[in-house]
Amino acid sequence: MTKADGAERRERKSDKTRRRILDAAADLLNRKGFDGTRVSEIATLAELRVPAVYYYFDSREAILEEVVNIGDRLAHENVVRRLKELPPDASALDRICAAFAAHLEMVLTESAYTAAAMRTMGQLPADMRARQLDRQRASGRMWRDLIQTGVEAGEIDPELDPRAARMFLLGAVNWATEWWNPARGSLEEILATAQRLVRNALAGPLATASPGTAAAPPAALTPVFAPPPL
Amino acid sequence: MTKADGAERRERKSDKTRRRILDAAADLLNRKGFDGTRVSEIATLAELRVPAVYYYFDSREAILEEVVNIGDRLAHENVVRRLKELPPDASALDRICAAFAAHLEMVLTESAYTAAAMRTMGQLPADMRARQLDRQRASGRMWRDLIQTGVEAGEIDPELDPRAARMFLLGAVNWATEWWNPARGSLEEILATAQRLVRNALAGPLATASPGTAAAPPAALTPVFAPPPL
DNA sequence: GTCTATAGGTTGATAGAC
DNA sequence: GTCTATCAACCTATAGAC
Repeated sequence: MTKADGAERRERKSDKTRRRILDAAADLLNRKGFDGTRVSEIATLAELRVPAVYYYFDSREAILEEVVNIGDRLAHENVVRRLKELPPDASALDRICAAFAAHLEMVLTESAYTAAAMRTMGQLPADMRARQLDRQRASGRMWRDLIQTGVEAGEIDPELDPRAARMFLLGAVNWATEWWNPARGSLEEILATAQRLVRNALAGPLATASPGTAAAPPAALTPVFAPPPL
Repeated sequence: MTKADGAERRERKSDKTRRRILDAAADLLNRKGFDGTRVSEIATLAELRVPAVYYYFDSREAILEEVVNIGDRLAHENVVRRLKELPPDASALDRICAAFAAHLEMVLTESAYTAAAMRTMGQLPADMRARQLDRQRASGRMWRDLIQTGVEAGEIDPELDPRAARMFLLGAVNWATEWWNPARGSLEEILATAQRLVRNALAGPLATASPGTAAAPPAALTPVFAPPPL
């Protein structure tokens, strides 16, 4: 335990404040959109005055970009982790369903950051949007490969355009924040419906009608995982 | 031809200006979101100064609410019109696919108003949102009935929750404005993919594998229809 | 690290001339 | 109908005390 170690572990107080600011910004991004998110409101939610916010961040845009950046990263890491948890004999469609379910869970209940990143995409200023697209490259490749593997395994309706199908389904889950109400149905229920829908949509007429095999939801939906460090 | 008739037909000059304002607002709503849409920018796009805008509308919110209102109405009327054009022997799934395709076409190329209405839903102030939900009641009933008819006809995977399936698929098409690029694929192509995806998703294992029947895209996609009067 | 006070710009909206 | 001129309110951001 060197002195450096101790210092690294104990710069917690200011990190907590910084995190409160980001939490507030993520919440507001979801409710008000990019242009509607005001620094003064962030400060109020974080129980601070405006100048304290500027002690931690250079500008309003710097706060919002960090929220979006974290949200994208959390979404990607979570999908990767869930895919690793699958049994090695999982089919390509099993893996695709698990990935969409992981993403949906993130958007709906796990991370306001991810929900904010998805909902504000179209509103970001040009330079921020360019940097986001740059960072999302690995994520985009992952989704493309997931589908491509399914196509090559013959598990996916060959009449579908893979890119359009992928984007439509990602849109379906990203949009869910607009209408999902936990009071109307549990998270488990909506994840099950989403997986069934994704499996049907991609398999198409290739789906076997025998119940309990291809149509059964895959991969146990274990409750929640520890929130990864920001 | 009474004097009233003449007057009604010729109050065009101011109607055209009013329409330019609404067009500008719809465009900005899509690009900047609800809170990001500024009256000064609406005025510039409409080639006016700000006070001229206030000659036509009582407030900024009145402009934006009218855009959303028109967008919702156009989407609903267009789906209804397309459903009427279907042959009487169209299956429930045929009707559902045609409805989603009509909605998607509206969002992507026909109406910036509809795209704006869909994208800003979650950002509207509480009172505006309440009035919108009130106006959307007929539209919501239409979509619910379309799916319900398919369930009762045995054409839809009984393991799907009808409401969640409907909302996921509407989300998929509403989100398409975020990623669709006409340079990467024609409107006809994306409409075909969307219909294939919707049909697969809802039919599930019930889909027959015989090509050209249940899996074939339904209802000719006639190019474009005359823009309805605002 | 957090505050009070404030600078400088933009916004929604109106008054009143033409 | 459309404009110039203007207002109060609010915004992002900073200076400087503690």
